[in-house]
Amino acid sequence: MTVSRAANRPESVSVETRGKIFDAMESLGYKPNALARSMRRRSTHQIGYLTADLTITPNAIMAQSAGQTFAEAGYRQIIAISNGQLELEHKFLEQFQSGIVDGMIPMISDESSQKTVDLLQNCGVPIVAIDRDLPFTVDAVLSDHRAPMIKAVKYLHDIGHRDIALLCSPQTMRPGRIRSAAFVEAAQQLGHTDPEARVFSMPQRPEEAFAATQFLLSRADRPTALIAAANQLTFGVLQAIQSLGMSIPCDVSVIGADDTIVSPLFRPALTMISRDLVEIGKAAAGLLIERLRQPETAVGRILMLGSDVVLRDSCSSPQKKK
Amino acid sequence: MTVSRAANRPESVSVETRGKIFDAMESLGYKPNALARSMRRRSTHQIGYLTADLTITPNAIMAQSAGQTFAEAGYRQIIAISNGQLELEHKFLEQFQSGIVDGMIPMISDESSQKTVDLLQNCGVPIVAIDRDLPFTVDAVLSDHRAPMIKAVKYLHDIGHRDIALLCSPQTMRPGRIRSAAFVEAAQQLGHTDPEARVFSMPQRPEEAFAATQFLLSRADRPTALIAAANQLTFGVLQAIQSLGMSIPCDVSVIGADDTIVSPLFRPALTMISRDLVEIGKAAAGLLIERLRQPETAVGRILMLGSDVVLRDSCSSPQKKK
DNA sequence: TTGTACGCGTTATCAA
DNA sequence: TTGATAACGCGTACAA
Repeated sequence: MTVSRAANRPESVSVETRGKIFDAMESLGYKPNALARSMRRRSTHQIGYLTADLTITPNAIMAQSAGQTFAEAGYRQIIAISNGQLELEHKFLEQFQSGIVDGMIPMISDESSQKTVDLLQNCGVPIVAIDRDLPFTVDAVLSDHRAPMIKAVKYLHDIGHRDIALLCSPQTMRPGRIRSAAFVEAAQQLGHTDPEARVFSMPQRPEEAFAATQFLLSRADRPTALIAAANQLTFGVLQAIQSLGMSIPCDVSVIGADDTIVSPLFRPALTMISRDLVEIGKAAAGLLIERLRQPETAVGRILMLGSDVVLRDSCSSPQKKK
Repeated sequence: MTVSRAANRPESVSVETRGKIFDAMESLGYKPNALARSMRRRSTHQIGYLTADLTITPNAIMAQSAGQTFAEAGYRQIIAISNGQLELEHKFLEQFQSGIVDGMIPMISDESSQKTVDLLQNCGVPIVAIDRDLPFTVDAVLSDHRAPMIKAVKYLHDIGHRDIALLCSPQTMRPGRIRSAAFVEAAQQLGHTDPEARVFSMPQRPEEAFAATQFLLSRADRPTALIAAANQLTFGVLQAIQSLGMSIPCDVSVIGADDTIVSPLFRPALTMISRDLVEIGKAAAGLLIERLRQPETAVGRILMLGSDVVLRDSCSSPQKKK
């Protein structure tokens, strides 16, 4: 009908007819069916966003920021939560392949899964990676995890620490890999003993960090400082230190990661590795929107965003052990 | 084609043909188009979830829990973030009306907006409200905010407080209304002076609570205890108290709301009004799924879930003022 | 057990 | 400027 024209290019319909059409749409409560429209246009204006866990505030910040950017550009965001489970992740990625999304931002939880990689590579829509290394050319927004980790280690070294432990997310994801490599590199350069043995990778859950910290701090040769290189690990470390009746920074210095509103509210206020999470989400969404508008752009654009260490009160010189 | 049959009711296709079809699907990488299927079936298996802000952890917990329940039942969740802006909210609700969702969970941010109410009432799909009162019959999952508020006020009264202030979310939403009413009721019954004058409603942002707390605690006749009846308000209260160089609970007692993993990590550990947010999300999704499966069920099912006060260390008897 | 025809609600194309 | 027709890819109904 002429209705379609009126809705999409009003200027191509006579004022008179247009008026009648709008009146009728109003009185009938007519809404164009988005499905039929998408089918015809071969575009749903939906974006798939896969993440492990939205209750991890930094993840929520990135997702929300991306979602806002998409909304402003006329796209809807579908958030799929994998809970870190590989099978769920595959299920969602397969769903995204059935034509319901125009693009994807997949924050996968295991870069080493061949099936995940295959699903992404053959998904048929543009994707933008956030902080993930994929074995094929993609657009990506990456955080510089190396510089702040080196800075953190140096800072602890400068105030006297020689025995620092790192708790970080799994080696199957970029942040864990880069952060642990940078940690080892920096500690070695500063002459610390066997830093590799002081790296502990674990899923990003407080319980994991709780157990690891209890174990580490119960030993006679316990480290004098802990770096918790993920948001939820930071909470687990704090829990464990409190459960042991130890205090920060007297008994142990702590540096956390992924600063949010609560970090400065802890006593002592937490020194954190911090990055602009809103900017990351926005940048990723921006890259994807650009590509959807100009599909010819060469794939492989990489945006590297900086991050830094915010000094507060959770680190001090190590005390002599009793 | 016979392909459709093979995909949907494999038993109605001969084993031989079925095999050929599956082989072909495999080798061609064929995926049924979800759009066409939805159009034909008149159901997208998508659910719209509207919320104000996912970076508020309690909101994220509810949304995630609902999303998981939906995923298990074969539904996809579309999360729309309104940022508390009425226009955005309307925009999203209108989008949801164009046939892209089979149902909705709209956590609207202003129950008094006639336009919002109209959009919900005429949206054409089942909805389930979470903690919102709507002026028409709907299925809803509600929290009991009255009992825990009364308990909190009594608790503070029992340890000696006679001047308690309440910071709560706006009166245009159920939690703010119920909590402030319960607060006034309890304080009056206990003989406190003019409790209405001690209720402060504000948008759920830390800055708002920060300003209000600074104002309240700078006065000579400052309250001896604060109840922050929303997650982000709690953080603002803590910021303000720290900025004033006061300490909890010596200078002022504090009760927060919507317990999350961080509450016990603060020093002192925070006494909180707490509810099972996972259960809320799950219950809401469950109600909606039930209705989608059995559309004939009478509308107006109400699930009232309890909540409680978790006592920790942020309250003590008020000190004599200097 | 398998194939054919049609319709879901749009929009693109072409003709009037 | 407007109307008619076909097509998007699937599922239903019916025929073969």
